[in-house]
Amino acid sequence: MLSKNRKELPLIDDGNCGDADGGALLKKGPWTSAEDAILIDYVKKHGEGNWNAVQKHSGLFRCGKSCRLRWANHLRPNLKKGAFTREEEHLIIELHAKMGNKWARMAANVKSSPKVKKIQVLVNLYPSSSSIAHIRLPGRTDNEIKNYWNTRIKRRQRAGLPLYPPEVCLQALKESHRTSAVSGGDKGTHDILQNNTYEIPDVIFDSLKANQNVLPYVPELPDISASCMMMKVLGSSQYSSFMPPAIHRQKRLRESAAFSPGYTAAVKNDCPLFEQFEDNMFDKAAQPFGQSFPFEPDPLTKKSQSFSAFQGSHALSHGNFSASEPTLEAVKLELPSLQYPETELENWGTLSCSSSLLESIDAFIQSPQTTSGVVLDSLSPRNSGLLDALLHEAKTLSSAKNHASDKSSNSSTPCDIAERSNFNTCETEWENYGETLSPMCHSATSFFSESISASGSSLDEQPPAETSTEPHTKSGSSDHVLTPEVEKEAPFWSDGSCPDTLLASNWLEQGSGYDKDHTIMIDAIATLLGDDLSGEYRSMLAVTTVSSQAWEPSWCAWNNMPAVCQMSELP
DNA sequence: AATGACGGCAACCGCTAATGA
DNA sequence: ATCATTAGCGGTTGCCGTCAT
Repeated sequence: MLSKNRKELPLIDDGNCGDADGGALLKKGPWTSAEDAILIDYVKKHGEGNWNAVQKHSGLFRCGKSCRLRWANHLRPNLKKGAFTREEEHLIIELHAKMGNKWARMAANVKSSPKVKKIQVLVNLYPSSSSIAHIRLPGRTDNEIKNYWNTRIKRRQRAGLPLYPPEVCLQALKESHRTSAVSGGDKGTHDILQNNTYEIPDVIFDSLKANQNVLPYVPELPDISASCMMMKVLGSSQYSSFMPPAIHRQKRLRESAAFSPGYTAAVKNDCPLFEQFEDNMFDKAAQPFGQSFPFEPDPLTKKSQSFSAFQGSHALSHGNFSASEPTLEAVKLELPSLQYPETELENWGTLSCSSSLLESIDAFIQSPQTTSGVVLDSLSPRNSGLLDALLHEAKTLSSAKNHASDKSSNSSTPCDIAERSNFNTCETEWENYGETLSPMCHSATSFFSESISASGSSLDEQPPAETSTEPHTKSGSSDHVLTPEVEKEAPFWSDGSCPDTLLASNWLEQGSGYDKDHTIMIDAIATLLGDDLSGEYRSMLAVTTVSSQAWEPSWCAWNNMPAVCQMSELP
């Protein structure tokens, strides 16, 4: 009855939609074909924009917002209708891992500011960046993508699956770790997210990587937000809940299998553990998460150990996000549509991270310090959660490498506390740095160790890290000059053990053509921009080419860059 | 066959950034 | 520099069809 009435008597706008006609009642609700025809006719005559004028000129009793939305989502040409293809599904997942809930950017329908268009011109002129065009999901609307994603979240949540597939998790974390070595600690992830600054470095250096293949290491600021987002979502009690409410196992299985079968198959092929993960999931789902998941791995079998590490990302999420409130708040901000119950937050700390560890982390965050002669002032994380702390940790490790600082002997640090915590996982050379470098090092160390183990087994067929304090693979790999090939084939976190500054340094010293091209690009920027951007970009780009040590400030400067760079919008 | 749950989708809402006067 | 207007984004809501019970 209600729907019939609604159809026959469409809702009338109460004025929220503009009331452009000074009190005229505007229609709400579903559009009719007649209204569509009117709108199409109007756009044909007057073009897009000035949507509030539609009502005046066409007699359509719809507010401007409604018209714009109808046109953008349904009537405009080149819209791609129908179900998402497998490729598009992949792309959405990847893009969301990188961008978060930036639906419009995924759909590539954002407009550019004048400044950004200058950059676009530059990009157009700079041949090596010709592939900058990041066509995201052409023909798809932000609404479509958003709906798809939200549906996917619900589905995966119900299925008890992690929001992001393992490979995406690992990739994002890997890139996040890379990023951590080049992004300043005083530039928090929130800034990055809020400034929408990921586009420029992303597209520019992706293109450089793709075209010239001269970048053994390509810093990608967006991946801060990537991992941040991923961890946030995974870390939220809602999305990482492995206790789906009152849903039959059979249905969960059906749904998990139904979700993008091709994708699931692909993931299984690439990451066999994913299958095991799924298999085990529902057998374990009946147990309380904090106790049964992560599952107790059999330390003697590579498979299960790697699986343990594989879920390390999840354990990380659970354990870490109980560490500080700011992060929790950030989670709220970034959550797509679904909120987690506030009351569950207090339980996070019990999931996989001991309170002592959390306290040590919080204490560290609140009182950054210098250790081993490594000045951490510029690296000190803001009190914005464990991600910053992890970034800080990674930076510290990098600095430690460069400074070859002396290790202090078995001082009692929060690492000791952490050592007694639940993070009693395999130890690697990370710990050797961590012992003296950061009070929270051990948590990060443990996490990285788990990640190493994860990649080693699941992705790169590397033997799992030994449960010993004996230094191994890290020092070896870090001493090598990492060519792109070497880095690519290296175990997951081995590149992390080799500080990015070293990578950059090696790469510059090898005389790659990048510095030369970079200079050209700087000149082009200065010529083209000719305004306040010029100096800013010049300085940050220039400093990037001069010294590997300057990666951090230079890349932090990207935070001030405009948001979008899309060749698709170029004339 | 009836009912309820769920998924998918379209549309709306509130807020903010961009733009122009 | 300030203010008003417009455009756009992300989150939310509600309708409707489908499916399971």
